[in-house]
Amino acid sequence: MSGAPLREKHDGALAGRDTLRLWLRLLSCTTVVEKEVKRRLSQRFGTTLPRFDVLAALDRRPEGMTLSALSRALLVSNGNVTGLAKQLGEDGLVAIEPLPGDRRASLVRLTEAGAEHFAQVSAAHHEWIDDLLGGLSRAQRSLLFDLLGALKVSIAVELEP
Amino acid sequence: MSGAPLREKHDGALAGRDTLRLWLRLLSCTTVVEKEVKRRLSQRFGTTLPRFDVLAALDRRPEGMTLSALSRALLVSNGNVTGLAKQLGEDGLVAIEPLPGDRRASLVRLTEAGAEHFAQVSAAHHEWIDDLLGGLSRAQRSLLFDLLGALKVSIAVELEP
DNA sequence: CCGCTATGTTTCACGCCTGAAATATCGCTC
DNA sequence: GAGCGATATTTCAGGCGTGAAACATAGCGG
Repeated sequence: MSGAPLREKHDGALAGRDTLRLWLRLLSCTTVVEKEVKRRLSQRFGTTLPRFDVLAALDRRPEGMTLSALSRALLVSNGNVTGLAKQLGEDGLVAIEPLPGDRRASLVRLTEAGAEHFAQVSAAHHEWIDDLLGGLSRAQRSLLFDLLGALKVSIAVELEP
Repeated sequence: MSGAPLREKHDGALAGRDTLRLWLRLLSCTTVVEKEVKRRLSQRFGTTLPRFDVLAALDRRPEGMTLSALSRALLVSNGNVTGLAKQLGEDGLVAIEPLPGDRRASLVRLTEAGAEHFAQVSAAHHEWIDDLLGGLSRAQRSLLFDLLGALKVSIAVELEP
């Protein structure tokens, strides 16, 4: 037993090279879909994925969100959200008002125009995703969904401490 | 049988909402890992993922690649590669020389310093990925790998025409 | 009430990335 | 060998995204 370069944290055997290949494949699938979605958003709606993401987050909260809550929900920086919200505000898609009871924060809400715009883009987006991922059978999708769920949890565990 | 809003391209039944959830989960897993990798690359090596990607592509081709070939391999724009290569050249990690026989193109190669640097970063990167994805069992990883392979093919089919 | 820490927001410099325009060269055809 | 479509590269404006610095306000404990 001299010098086995062992790294056996989770797996019984060495994780080895296959983990890297798995990661590259995961990244590749995501990247291809994301690029296509970006391209279509730009082409057919003259908008971008970040803007759509903001609208999608707001659509789930008709009562509005603070900028901080928004940045936490989207996993992006505060400064980033500031710019996006300002832009969407200028386009009349969101309204930014002071938050009653806390003079530091602002409340961002979808306007009616924003909600309508989002409904249209969202419907198209949904179709695109159905087309892009619909090539797998329902069973395959379900299995993939569960495996990704397990992966998500295991990553979170790895990152938590 | 009046108005079923049917969309039955691949699946026997409607793809429905689960496709979107699958996509969001896929995106989430990828994003979390990618962010963590970026963070560690910056923190521990003062470098970035795009720079690393270029070096990784070049490492597989000791004979060098043209900028165009590089941009095709990395799926990024030509202009993007121009900047990255220039930067890496200034840092002494790659060498850029004229391509014999074609005065339009340049050949980019790893320097010795670049190869050494890449070896170190690459080893760390490999470990990170093993840690982050190693929480799944070997069987789970294998299954996930295969499902993503199927997905990749099915997306390509959807996009090809 | 006073400080002090935590939180919300903005600004800024910097890096990535794209798509389009501008050049330069190739290589093929007539 | 002149023309011309294809390919290689660069430049540039513009959008995204970050982390750090600078403020303003909250809210708590003494």
